Amino acid sequence: MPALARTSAEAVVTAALAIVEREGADALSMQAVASAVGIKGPSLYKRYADRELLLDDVVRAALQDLEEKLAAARKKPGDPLHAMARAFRAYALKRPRLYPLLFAARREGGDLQARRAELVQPLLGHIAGLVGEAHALDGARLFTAWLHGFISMELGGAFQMGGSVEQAFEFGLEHLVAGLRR
Amino acid sequence: MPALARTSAEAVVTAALAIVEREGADALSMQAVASAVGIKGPSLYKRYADRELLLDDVVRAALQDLEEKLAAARKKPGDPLHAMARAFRAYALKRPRLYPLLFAARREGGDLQARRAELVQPLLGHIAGLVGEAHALDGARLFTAWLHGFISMELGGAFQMGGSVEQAFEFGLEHLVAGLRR
DNA sequence: ACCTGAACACCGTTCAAGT
DNA sequence: ACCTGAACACCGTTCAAGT
Repeated sequence: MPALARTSAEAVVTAALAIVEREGADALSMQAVASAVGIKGPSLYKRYADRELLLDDVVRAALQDLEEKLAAARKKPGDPLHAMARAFRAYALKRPRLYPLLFAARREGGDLQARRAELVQPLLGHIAGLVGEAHALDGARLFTAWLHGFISMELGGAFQMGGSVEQAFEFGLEHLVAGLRR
Repeated sequence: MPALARTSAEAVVTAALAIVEREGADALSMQAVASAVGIKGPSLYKRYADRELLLDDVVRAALQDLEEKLAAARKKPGDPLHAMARAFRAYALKRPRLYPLLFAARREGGDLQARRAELVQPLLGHIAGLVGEAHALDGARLFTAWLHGFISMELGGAFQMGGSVEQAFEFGLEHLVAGLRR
């Protein structure tokens, strides 16, 4: 006797993503997600063995979304590295509760780590073009560390000493791109 | 009728810090901290209005510790900026569960934000000496964003594409110091 | 196959009561 | 002044029972 699925895998992830974006990861209880899609908490365990796996799916969906934003930015006229960095930051600033999860250390084992790497792949190509193949990986790590660090600190409220944060971002971006090109 | 304090403020923070270092912030329950100092969970509410305030004290203690490490590194022979960056990373790598809390966004209001700023202050002085007063703040934000970002990504397991992470750190450090000096 | 209610262990937090 | 036991609301998770 097959039973009606009262909700879909997609609806669950969408609801979970919305909760994290609006209220942060702490608010992501199994109850909250379940009731957002019209079922009860325990029913979610038919789809996810535990809460962490549901959170993994939220991160996966967010990475997918971000990847598309980066791909679009890359195609615009102008330097793609600048465009991608700005798109990356814009994505994070619009989702301040979600972004910190994307690169946080959590339980591992799965494809998440690989997906994160794929996200950075296009950046790496452009950086190799600037700094040369020999230092492409070092250069990419310099660039992505700065980008992720800047955004993390900005979201964490670490830039409190005055001055324009916008200008500091552009300063760093110019400095790094110019410095890697030689 | 004054009563014996069965534990001290210092013992509580020390126990809490140890739990976070060993098992991570998730394991920091009021019960766990209380029983580590020989009292019961509810008694902790005489000292902290809630768990977040206890966690604030853990972060405060860690920042103090890190600040001392940075001050020591600064006095060593050789370039102080290199020494401080390496000491910063070494501190984080020894306490992978603790470090992510130090600059994470949490409930605000208190002196924590100011303490974080103080931590970066000595870096700022040296960077002003390299890049000039006009761009000291931008330069400091470039440098600290890279440093924090690199460590966060390293702890998060983001550097999975092979190559030496050690070498990538030194590459970034050389690149930034050399780039800021001109 | 999917969903539910009931149950368990564990939290953070409050509070009246003890010393 | 500090500590405790009991209680409350809330969680993640399991499981037998329903359709």
